[in-house]
Amino acid sequence: MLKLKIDQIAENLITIHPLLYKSISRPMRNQTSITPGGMFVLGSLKRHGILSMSDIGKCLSMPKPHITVIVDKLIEEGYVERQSDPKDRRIVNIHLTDKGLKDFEDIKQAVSENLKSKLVKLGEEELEQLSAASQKVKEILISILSKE
Amino acid sequence: MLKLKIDQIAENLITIHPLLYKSISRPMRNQTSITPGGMFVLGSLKRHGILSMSDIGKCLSMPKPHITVIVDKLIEEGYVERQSDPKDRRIVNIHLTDKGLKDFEDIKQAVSENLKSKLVKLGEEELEQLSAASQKVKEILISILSKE
DNA sequence: ATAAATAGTTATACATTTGTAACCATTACA
DNA sequence: TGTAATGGTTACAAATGTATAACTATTTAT
Repeated sequence: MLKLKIDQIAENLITIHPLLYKSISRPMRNQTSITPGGMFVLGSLKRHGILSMSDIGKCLSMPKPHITVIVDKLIEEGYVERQSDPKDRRIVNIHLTDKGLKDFEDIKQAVSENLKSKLVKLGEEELEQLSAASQKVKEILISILSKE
Repeated sequence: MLKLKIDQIAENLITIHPLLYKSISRPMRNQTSITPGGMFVLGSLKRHGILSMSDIGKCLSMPKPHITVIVDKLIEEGYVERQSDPKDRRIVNIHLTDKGLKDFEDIKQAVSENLKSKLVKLGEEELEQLSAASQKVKEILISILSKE
């Protein structure tokens, strides 16, 4: 029964969500100055390269006014830049700066320190399984959720 | 190299995090009256049965004063109950009520409607893979992150 | 018996997120 | 040309989450 399979997937993802909140969002507040919202926006830009303000909102299902606030802060810190679209001057395109790209990687390292300290306790077999499984979850979720 | 594998896992989880935020936390605000924090607490109680206030805080790495606020609201709605521990009267144990257990399941259904509408577009093969992969990620993350 | 430690609450200040409406500039269209 | 639609910002109110300190009650340990 496919419906049962779908229910099980939803159940699994709902269970995983707070575990990621705990191991990723929480350390973010202690070890970096970036907010979860800002981190999500940087991640969207890393994946898609250039996004309009509306596109970012769709990527994250966030209201546009909130995107403006987040992007303003990211610009202050030099992580991203605004660039008006020559073909449609209403559109504001956002892209990562070199600094933004580099710092994003650094922040990911810092944020995942705590998580990694727990992963090292796993056996080689489990690490292999978790690596493959997380890769698969990531790929499929991106394929169905990525943009709109 | 195990280190590379660990880095890859962290990278995957950091990528998955905003996708779950988008597909789970966001619909929660539109389709239910419960907050993400309240939902996380209910999930912890569902898994562990009974937890002290401090235990809940450890499960989610949340500060105790915030737990108090969340639990107060869950009690107002009749989802959980306080119960002082007879062996150590400082400790306040929290447990789900019947209503809490039932409503938790209902809320999960409501929250995952949107997600499921996207999952049905996947082929049987992919559903099978995602089911197995999400199950594996869930199990291993619970094993290393669950309590403290 | 007293002091230190623990569990939880209360209070407070602040940051982040959410939601809505109004507004401007630009584009699409009739 | 005039009107509607779109992309984005601004302004504002409210909810939620975060961080810290002070406080009470209880337990532990000396």
